Amino acid sequence: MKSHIQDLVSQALQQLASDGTIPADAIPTPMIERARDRQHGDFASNIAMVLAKVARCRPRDLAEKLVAAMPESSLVAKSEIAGPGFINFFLSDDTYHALIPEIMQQGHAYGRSNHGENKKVQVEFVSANPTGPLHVGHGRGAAYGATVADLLEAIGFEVHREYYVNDAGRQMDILATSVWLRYLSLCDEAFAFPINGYKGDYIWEIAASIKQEHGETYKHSAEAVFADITADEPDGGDKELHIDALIARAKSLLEENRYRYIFELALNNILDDIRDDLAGFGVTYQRWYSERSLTDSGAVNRAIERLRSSNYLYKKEGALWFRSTDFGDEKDRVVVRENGQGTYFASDIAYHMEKMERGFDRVIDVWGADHHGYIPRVKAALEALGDDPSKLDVLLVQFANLYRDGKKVQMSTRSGSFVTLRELRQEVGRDAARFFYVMRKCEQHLDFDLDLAKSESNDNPVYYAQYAHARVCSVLRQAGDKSIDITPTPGIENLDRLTESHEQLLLISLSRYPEIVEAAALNEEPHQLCHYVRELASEFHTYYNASHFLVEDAALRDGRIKLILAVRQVLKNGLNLLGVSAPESM
RNA sequence: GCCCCCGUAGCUCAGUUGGAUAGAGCAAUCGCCUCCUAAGCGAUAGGUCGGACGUUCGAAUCGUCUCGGGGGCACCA
Repeated sequence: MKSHIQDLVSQALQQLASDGTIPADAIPTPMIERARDRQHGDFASNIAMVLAKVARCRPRDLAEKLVAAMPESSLVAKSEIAGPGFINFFLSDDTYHALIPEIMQQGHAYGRSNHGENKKVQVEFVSANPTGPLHVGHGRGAAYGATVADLLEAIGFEVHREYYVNDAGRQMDILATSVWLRYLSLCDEAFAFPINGYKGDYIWEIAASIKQEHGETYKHSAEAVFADITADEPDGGDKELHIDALIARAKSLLEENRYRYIFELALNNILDDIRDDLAGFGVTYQRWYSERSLTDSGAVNRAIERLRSSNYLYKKEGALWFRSTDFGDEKDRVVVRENGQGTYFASDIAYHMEKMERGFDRVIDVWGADHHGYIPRVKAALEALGDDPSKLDVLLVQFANLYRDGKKVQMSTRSGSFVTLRELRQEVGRDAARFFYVMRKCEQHLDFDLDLAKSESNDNPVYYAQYAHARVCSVLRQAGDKSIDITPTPGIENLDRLTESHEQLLLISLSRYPEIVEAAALNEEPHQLCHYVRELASEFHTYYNASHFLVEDAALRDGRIKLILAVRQVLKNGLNLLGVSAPESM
């Protein structure tokens, strides 16, 4: 609809350009927007005010000429000039009536489009370190990234969802060592667990599985493990040096193969858990991309070589630095440490280089807001590599605060309050969690009200919207019970009976759905869809209370049934795009 | 100190990319079930869009400054 109006205005502009009323060299694409006020019709354009200056005439006069030059259209009943020079378009009733059979025919495809022209977009999200179960903070990135990906897919992009697995580096060694130490405890060795080790229950579980399967194969005495190890923090030492020494000891005592075994077991265990957790959240990926594979495949070396050959690297204090300040970063960054190991940043350069090599038209990274300082250096690296940094979009997601009984739930690994995504899902359910997480703009701090998410009342937007869907289903069931024939007639038959204001408003809302999906996708703003779904549900509930659907008058009943079938379809499409189910009864 | 995000009704937030008289939901007050699910609906009240200056036909929206809140500034990931 919108694009049709846009065409009409464009044609009128061409017409005025050819007779010299406006300069032909600067014809913009006219901006068409939904009228806010019903009295202003359905769509409005400000084009006359925009062009008044170059056309050297008053906005309203220009608007007059545009309306006169506008081609006839069966969709438009009339167009008016109003206010300082707006052109308001009033659509014909037929236009809205035709919408109903269109929605029914397209079904789940209504609202989808090919706007993206199958361009390839990669969305990388969550990518939490596989050192433990997903945190409630990761949940927002998961819900947000998944919804943005689904939205982009809905408007015709070819979407590739990816999870970057940080399976290399010190944190993973700490994990493997933590598991091994817990295993030793299970073998009745007594010692103080390092303050910097991973202390969660899941570490015990993994350790126990090793014990169960392999007995004491991996056992070494506590004396051997802790001999000459630098003291931990509680003993007046340094916790970092302490854990590093323990890692080194684990590697030497276990030797390569056995250390590897525990390392891999811990990694795969946790990764399986994360995968399972996300799947239960309706979040799936095309690929889990291993950081280690970047080293193994030589991508990291290749990236460093490319930077070196373009003279963006230099040695200082034993380390290899990337001159990111050449591209606006605050300071230069180390890519290879003094000890010869590549930094996390080096892997990330390789990863993003590789993303570009894979030919994505656009790359979206969803990060926690605390990583924002990281953006300039990654963009700098892409630029230094000769790639186009504007292809990379980094979306920062602010943290979510949980509230229970009106009080903020303190979240630290220590506190007893729940912290995992799995626990959140168990408490409030998948639907509420998915919806609440994307209800706000991503850069907005999110107050997640657990009590509200669980409440079965109209205060809860998820239930409210789902209930509207269930209500339509319920009405149809009632009709069946009463043996009322509700098989809808084809086409636009009887839709002219929908003359009430609530019905008009619903038709308008239904017609807006594709525009909402497109805007939500292009702006990476799922919350727009949340608001829309809530509004549509609200309009339906109002209608429900104001009018009976299963009326005696068969033609009127048919019109209304067709309308609420369409409402049901759009509610379902919208909810599903948000990863929320559309139940048939509640 | 430098950088990023946020200040809109008592609370939580929208605001169609600069448009017409700033909107929802809670909470408050008053109503609506012999009738398709009251898990619902209607009505009333509530505002100097943090502040100042600027940009133009027009600013909650853009720019500069300022005040308040949050976050970030590793040879960690």
